Amino acid sequence: MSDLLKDLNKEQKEVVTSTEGPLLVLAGAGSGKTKALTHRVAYLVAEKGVLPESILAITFTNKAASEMSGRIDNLIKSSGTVKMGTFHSICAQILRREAHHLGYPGSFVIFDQDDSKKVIKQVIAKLGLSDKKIPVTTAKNLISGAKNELIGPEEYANYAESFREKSIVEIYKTYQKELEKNEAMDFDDLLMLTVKLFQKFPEVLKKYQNLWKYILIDEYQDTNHAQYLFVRLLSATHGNICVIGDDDQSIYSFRGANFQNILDFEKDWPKTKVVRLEKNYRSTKAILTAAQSVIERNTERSKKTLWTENETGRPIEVYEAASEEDEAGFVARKSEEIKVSKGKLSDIAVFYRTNAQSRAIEEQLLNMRIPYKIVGGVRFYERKEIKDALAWLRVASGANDWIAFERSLTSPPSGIGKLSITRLREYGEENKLKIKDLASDGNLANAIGGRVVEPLSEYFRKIKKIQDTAQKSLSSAVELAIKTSGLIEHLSDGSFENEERIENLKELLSVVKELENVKDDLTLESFLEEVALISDIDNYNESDEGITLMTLHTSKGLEYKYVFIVGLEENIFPHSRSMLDASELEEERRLFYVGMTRAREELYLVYARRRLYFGGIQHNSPSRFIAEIPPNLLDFVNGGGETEEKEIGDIQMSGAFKVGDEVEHEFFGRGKILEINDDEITADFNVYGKKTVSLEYAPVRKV
DNA sequence: CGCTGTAGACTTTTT
DNA sequence: GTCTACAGCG
Repeated sequence: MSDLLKDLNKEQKEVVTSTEGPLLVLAGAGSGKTKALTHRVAYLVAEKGVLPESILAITFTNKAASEMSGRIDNLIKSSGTVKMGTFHSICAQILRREAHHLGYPGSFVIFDQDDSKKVIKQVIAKLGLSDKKIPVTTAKNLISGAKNELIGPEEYANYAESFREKSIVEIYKTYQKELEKNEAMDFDDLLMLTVKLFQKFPEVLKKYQNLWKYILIDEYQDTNHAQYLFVRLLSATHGNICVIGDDDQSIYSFRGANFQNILDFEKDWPKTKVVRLEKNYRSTKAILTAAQSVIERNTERSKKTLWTENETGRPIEVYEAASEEDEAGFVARKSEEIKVSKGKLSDIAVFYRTNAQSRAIEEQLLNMRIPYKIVGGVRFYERKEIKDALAWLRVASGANDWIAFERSLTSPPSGIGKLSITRLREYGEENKLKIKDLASDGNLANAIGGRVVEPLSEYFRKIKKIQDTAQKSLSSAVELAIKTSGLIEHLSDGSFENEERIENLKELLSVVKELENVKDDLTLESFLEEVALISDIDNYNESDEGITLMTLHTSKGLEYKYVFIVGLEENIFPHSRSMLDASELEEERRLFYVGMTRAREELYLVYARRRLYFGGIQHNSPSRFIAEIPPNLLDFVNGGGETEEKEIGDIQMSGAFKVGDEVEHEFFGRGKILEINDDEITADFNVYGKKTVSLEYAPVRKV
């Protein structure tokens, strides 16, 4: 037997050896999925003689990709040329070579959320619409949703009825034109345009079908429609498509992910072989059972039963904190305890629903001098000062990027302000000029006004210098950009925040130097692309000492010996915006399931009786999710000293209500029941009027 | 043009 | 409580 099959269970072996044809792997949490995947790739190369370069593996993060290639390298000699990456990075690479078919230059820039919002804002103004009526974020979300569904502006127009929808159509149209003018693509374009490219140009598609004969997709439950089509097109000829996922861990529907893709896989590929990985190697029986009983409440899922040979382990500790400080104090004290008695701080993780919750925990950990690191939050490459420095580099890269142009001219101030830049852009548009043409345009003084001439030529001199330097050394170019932009002087006012910003700029330089050492073919363009598609988790190093703080979303795919989930209160988790809709609530539950199943040995669930929120005090009941765990697995601990009666398990069944009862709903307030239907009631609320709510999900009680 | 102060919004999660 | 956007002034 091949060495590659040693230490694998029967199902994992099937994953590894079923190399031909469509394969669907339903992999439960902690079921040794990555192991099966890496061994599969190694097996393809070592046993089946498949060339590494004809394998494409798509992962959810860049970090997962580099980890995977590291693990494969340990199994076989060279996996170096297996193509691995996220959907976005793979699509970007394809488009670099092929975008000319679609009328884009291969040197397009990638606009992040912030850049796209700026463009949309300009577009709304240009169309004479008010961003009061159509907020930028709304427009952005609707356009993004359409792109994920591969709906272009023309098609979108077919649905549009209301004024708002019609406005969105116009914004969408103009936005795409603006992106083209800027030679830019947003995140969604990377996917949508690649699929369009494949659909419009069969010969291009064929090229990639012939190149990648074996395709693997991890976290398939979190693919959106565009990604789904991308995969289907690429594997259409050979059908060697292996997807791995777990519908119970689908937590990204807000950005268009559709876990129906995994449930429907067998319909798309009738000859699909299905393998279920249900043996859990990660968690104790207590944790696994608890997680199972929570997720079983969901109706939209495929049935599966995880099991483990691990020991029962300790009960799950539930701590009722008096406040968010007390909550943080509990985390800090327990962490100390764990460190002293049995483990390392790096074995500990704290998960929360929203980034804002990290602050209280951080303060407490700082107080107690417990080292910690945060993954997520304001990402490094989204910081203002970093974006400012990168804007100089983006213009220097030769991109016709007006967003970066404006940014680099205004921060730090150059003497040319917003008004002049708008005029410059309009002037450029009228005369079909690109940014770089402005440098040599003799008519600017007439067209815009004399006072832009001097600062602008100064600006272009600097850009030129950065450009020239980039030919020789990227890091010198970055260093020059930081210096010549005047950012450092501008920030040198001695204030604490600005000192930190200067530190960040220095950090940027060391990141580039490091990258340069690893990749000798790093160009300015490839560096900018890498930066655009990087995520925070990609830079996270688990071996660093200290406990780890992150959102539940970020925790997917990771595991820790000791896990704290904090803020387990109604309105916080489940989040208030997700409580009124049954399927959104199920997603919250999956998120809780993901968090729980990260824990190997000990799980702590924490909620606070009162919490500071928006400067005001909020009282929330304990999260319903706690009540969904069998009580025998829980160990309740009280804290804070203050007594305040609060029961876990506020969920009532319809039998408890009758028509005419006064009820109180968490959001709709007081009302009177008009009608009861199975587990739904219709009530007339004093403020909100007639509403039907599901008792299974709605935070409603009798008064 | 660019800085300052204030009113207003805002917090779900992210490639 | 914190960040941002913008009006109004120098």
